[in-house]
Amino acid sequence: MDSIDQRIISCLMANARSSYADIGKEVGLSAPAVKRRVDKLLDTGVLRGFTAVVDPEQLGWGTEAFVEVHCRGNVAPHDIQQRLEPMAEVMAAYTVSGAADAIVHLRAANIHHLETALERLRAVEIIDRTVSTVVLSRLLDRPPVP
Amino acid sequence: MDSIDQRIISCLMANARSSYADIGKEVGLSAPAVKRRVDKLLDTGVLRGFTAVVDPEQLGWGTEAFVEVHCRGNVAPHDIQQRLEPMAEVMAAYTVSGAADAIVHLRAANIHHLETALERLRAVEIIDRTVSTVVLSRLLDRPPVP
DNA sequence: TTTGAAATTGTGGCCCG
DNA sequence: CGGGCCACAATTTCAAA
Repeated sequence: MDSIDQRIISCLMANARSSYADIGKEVGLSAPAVKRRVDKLLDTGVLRGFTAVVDPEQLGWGTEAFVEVHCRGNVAPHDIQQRLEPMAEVMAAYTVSGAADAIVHLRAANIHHLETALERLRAVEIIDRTVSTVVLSRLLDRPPVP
Repeated sequence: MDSIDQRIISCLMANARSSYADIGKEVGLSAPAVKRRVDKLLDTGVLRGFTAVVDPEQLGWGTEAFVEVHCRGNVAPHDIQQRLEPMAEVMAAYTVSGAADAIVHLRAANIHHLETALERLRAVEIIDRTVSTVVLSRLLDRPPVP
């Protein structure tokens, strides 16, 4: 994991479908050498995979919200995870410091869809109450790591 | 933009480096047909591009926080965006409903780095005060759209 | 959309520093 | 061990049908 690996990762984050030869030109290595490094990065888990970046609006998933989740009593993180896993609207979830037990990032097709998702979220037994904040506009959205 | 396009997008989100032939096998099309559809999806902006999914921990960006930003007086979203843009630690930012003007998703190398990033954030003129919530663990992190 | 041919790319083997 | 070079298989990417 040296600076060449970092530059390879940068290239792949900019365009995950670029050829090994092109990446090699950028970082000063041959195509096979780049492939071997990428394989190793995938193997060690530094690179988890490659994905397409889509425009949620155009796919009809334009409504987002952040939801503070407050649980009843003490709940293990893994417990919360298992309850959230089956909900397609849950994009991400985190345990956090502060009053809330978790923050859930929801995405839905519209406000109505968001409402039903929130209802289902609140119906989860271990969840006591929720405080939701609807996203009005997306100011910035960067790829995971520079 | 039909159901085949959606399935192509799903395939690419699962693995952005899979070959057009493989995608074609999944959705029942030939490789060139898939390529033409992907090109069109890129052209119309439904697909924005392809990127690598990295493990932030292993790259040394393991500390995250959500920050509620409260501004002085009335501020245009575009104004906030321009102030946040130069900060590398800002992963995403949204204008939201509720008391806060915006929610900023920060990512830093460690707590100390996060602190300095927060200081810089609070130093922005238009920002009155911030309420930050540090992420303890990541329960779930799904690719953008199912 | 499919086909087929030419150019490009992926991938494993092999040797070298 | 990691990189370059080579060769063959696979894939991309055109053309035309």
